[in-house]
Amino acid sequence: MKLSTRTRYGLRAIIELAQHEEKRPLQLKAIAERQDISIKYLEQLMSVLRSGGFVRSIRGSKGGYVLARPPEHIRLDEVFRCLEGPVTTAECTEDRDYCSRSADCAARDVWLKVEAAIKEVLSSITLADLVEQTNASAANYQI
Amino acid sequence: MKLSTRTRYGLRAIIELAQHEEKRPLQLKAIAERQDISIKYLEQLMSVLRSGGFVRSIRGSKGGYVLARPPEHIRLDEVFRCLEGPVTTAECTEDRDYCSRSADCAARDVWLKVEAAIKEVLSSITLADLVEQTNASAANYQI
DNA sequence: ATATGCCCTGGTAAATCACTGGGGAAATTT
DNA sequence: AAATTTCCCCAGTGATTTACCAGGGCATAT
Repeated sequence: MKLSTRTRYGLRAIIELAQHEEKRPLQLKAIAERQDISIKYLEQLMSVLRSGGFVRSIRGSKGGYVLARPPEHIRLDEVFRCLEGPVTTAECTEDRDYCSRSADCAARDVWLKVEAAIKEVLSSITLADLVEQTNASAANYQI
Repeated sequence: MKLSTRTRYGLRAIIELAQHEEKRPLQLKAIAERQDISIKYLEQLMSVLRSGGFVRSIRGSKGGYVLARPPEHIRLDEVFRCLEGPVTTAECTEDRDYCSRSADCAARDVWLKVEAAIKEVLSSITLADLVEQTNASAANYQI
């Protein structure tokens, strides 16, 4: 049940952007190098994040990407949905009419609980939380 | 991020078996009909569950399948692992050395939390719970 | 004007998925 | 003992998805 690289790389890329506090745009090349992702592939992922309204792109020389919103206002469930699609484990959980047994299907109840748990985790975390967390652990190493 | 039909059908099949209280074995054909799964495909899934030690098969006329253990002792995380494999969202969560950045990767922390949440849900449910639950909701309809 | 860096479309090899088919072996029934 | 039932095992396959790569276009800074 692995997630797609699209989601995994995409999250790493947007985190990288969030960690890059300065106002200067961060370029594909820089993200690609730091995260070991091919520029060409990363280009696609950033395009998805841009359509999703999470990042803004600046073209031309000295261009690059910046977050479209402050990191405190970007929740991971939104980013996840943008990259991977809705949190769904089975067809029937979103579409009740997909299966005639859905009304009293014990399996469906299980999947609904699993999905709720995933959403709970993702919606409780913002990009700002992640930045803070890495700063904190970096500070620990200083001691 | 949908689960495989293998997991979804497999869970439905073993639940069907758990609900079939009587000691008589339940046949592939019966499960397939009730759950709308092709016999041939279901055969494979049951074979997986058998290797996993969750069900026992009885060959020959009047044969079929029965749970190998009492339903109270079959937790869903075990069944899930048997059908879908370990709860893993990324390579790096299980294998710390998969990526050199894993030590301070914020994304990895996120995936670890997601996995923990999924495991939490699945390990807290047994087949007996699901049977009890369906019986309870069936009883409600009687009122 | 030129270099830089994002934008967009399209293609593709490999892997995975969700089955289907065929023949065999063990029980049971007759 | 023969026939029937039901599970067992192996092999193949069409469709879909994934994870990219290539190439040319467009906007911006200098």
